[in-house]
Amino acid sequence: MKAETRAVTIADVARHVGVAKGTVSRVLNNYSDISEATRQQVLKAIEELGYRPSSLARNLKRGRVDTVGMVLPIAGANATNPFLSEFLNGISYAFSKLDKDLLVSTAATAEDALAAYGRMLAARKVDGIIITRTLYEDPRVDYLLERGVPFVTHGRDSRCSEHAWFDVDNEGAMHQAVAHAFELGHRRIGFIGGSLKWNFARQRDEGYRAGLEDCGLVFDPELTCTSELSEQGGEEAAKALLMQEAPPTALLCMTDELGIGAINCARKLGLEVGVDLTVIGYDALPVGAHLDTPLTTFAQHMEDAGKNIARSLDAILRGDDPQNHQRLVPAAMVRRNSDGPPRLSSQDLAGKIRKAI
Amino acid sequence: MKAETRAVTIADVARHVGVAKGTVSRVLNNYSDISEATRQQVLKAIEELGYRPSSLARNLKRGRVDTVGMVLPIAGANATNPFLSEFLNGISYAFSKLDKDLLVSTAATAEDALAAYGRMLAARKVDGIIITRTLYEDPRVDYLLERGVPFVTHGRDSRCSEHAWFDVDNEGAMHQAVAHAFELGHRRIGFIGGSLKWNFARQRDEGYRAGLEDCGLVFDPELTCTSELSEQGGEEAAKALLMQEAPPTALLCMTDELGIGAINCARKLGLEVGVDLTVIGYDALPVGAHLDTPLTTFAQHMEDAGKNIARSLDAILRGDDPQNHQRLVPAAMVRRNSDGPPRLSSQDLAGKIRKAI
DNA sequence: TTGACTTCCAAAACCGATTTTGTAGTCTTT
DNA sequence: AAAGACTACAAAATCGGTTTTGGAAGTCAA
Repeated sequence: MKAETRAVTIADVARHVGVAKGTVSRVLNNYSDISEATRQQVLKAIEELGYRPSSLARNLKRGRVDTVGMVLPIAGANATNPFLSEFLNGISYAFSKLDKDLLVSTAATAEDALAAYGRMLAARKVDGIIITRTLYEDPRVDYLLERGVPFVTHGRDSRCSEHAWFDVDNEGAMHQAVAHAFELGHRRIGFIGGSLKWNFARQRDEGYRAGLEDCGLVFDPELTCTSELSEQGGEEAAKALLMQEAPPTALLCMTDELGIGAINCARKLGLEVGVDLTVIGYDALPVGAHLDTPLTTFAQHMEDAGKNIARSLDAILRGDDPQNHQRLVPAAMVRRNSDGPPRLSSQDLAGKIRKAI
Repeated sequence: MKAETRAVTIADVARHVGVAKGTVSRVLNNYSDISEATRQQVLKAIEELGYRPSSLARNLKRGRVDTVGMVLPIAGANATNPFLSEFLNGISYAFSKLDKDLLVSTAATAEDALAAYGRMLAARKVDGIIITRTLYEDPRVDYLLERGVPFVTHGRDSRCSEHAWFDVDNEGAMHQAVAHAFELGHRRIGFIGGSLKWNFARQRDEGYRAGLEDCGLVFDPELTCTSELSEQGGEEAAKALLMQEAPPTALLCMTDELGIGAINCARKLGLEVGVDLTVIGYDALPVGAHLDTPLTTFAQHMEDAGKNIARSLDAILRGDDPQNHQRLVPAAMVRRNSDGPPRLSSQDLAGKIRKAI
């Protein structure tokens, strides 16, 4: 319980060596107009005294803080984000090499998020911002764009041509999902989507349509359904789709939550998932591996995302053009057991379902 | 794309009103020796100019930064922490009212964590630290205690009498679990534990023993098993315990992961979980609710934990004695379907298992 | 009326770094 | 040998606040 040892400052080092503060500073910052002899002396003194520059004083003068802010949206329902720690780890890893730090806060609403940005920025606690879970028309993007604050988004939005972003190829993934189902032999491939306010929803939706077209199938509204992004929603949507005359034999779901709901529904209808009905999700939630039929899905490498975003933001803060930092990476299909060749035709499937209820 | 408007400083405000910088500062900090007239004028100018003090300059002078650091351990295996966002939300919520911020970083090893603390503290980027997932003998605690850095731990450790902590009553919870199983009619109550390097492991272990004693049962080493904290480990441990002559009819597991493993094992042995065998976990992982037999478990309110810890640390930074901030809260039992009265006696259970294999 | 207090604020010092400015020496150069 | 150019550093200004110091004007008691 000591701690009453005032931290050593640059003045202490200067006095110890017998030079001016400025000289010590110049050594610290690798200026060229310092003789090797002086440099060594200063370095030695720094070592001996255990001096570490105060980022506070340094930042005040430099006008930046080497800190980046991130405000996590606390979505009401899905408050728990299983990938958050991976994402943070990626950012933290990259920042540790760049001598930057991450300030995090949370916000329940978009307004709260903007207020949080305002506070961080006004108090000059951060130099830039990382935005996660980007919406299609995201007020946060407008806010930061307007103020000229450097930022990178995780996920594209409607104005993404104007700023830096990192995103996973949702469209490509869903396209691939359709192709996969088609190759397995499915011809009636359904889709359970969600509100298009999220950009990933749009992209996955488009991927579905593009995939159909690519396989020579026609888009059939009867095979698609929009739902709340919840298990409950997925279950209801699946039920609506399956109880039709000519139900889909494969169900692509925009999220794992929907997929889990769909599996629950299938089970209640007496269907064997992966055999009678193919279900494919998206997100690779850990839960999905523990279902009685483990859910085939798509995963993105969140740690990588974090690293990339952190590095991009750093580059932008150093003056790079944000438009050089727009990067799309593919999602990886995680094949588990909920997909397979259709055992039954659509008609037979309908029959089996009719019998079950 | 403007942003070339230099931020307004206290000097601008002072000039605008025609007073000294110090006067503006005194208004800002509610000093009493300012006339009401001047105060109003200054306030008006601040409003008009949209002045917000730079925390940088303020902190430099004040010697503190109103920021707290947290280094998240990235445990190799269980890298994903489903409760992290809740915990962060609690901290963030409390801090937003206290005008404090949270700096987060991650570390793969204890040494990395100490290095991260060193960096944060040397650069004076934080005033205090929050430690999560405390070990029984935690080097981080020693490190901070030695340097006199204010901190609060989430979880107790061997020296917890000397510092501030917040913890859930692991012992009480496991005690309750035993009592619960006893009331259901179980007399052979097993326990799958883990390495005692974590303090929660010790506490839950002790709770188990205390619970037995309380119910008038004797501790029987044959009914307990120590294992890796993984599903795999849980499965193996459960198998070892169940394949005995007189197996337990209830299995208390130190974590949900172990519990899930135990359920997997039970299923493979042809047992109906919740009827033939009671399994109780701990942690309330979301996964647990999705098992074919949803897992009865214990939950703690992580958001509350975050709030409490944040507030305690704030109080300590204001000079409060850390010893006034040691708080134990009960865990809540989340009853799902994996527990119930024993259908079979231990002998009959053994018989059923023998037949299954 | 005067000394002692208050009240309210200006001015300056200060926090700990970086950056600018200025200047002894030394080295070229013509 | 005087002028110009470098080298290597000291000294001072600066960043934007807070805090200390000190003093003018007003109030009050003796």
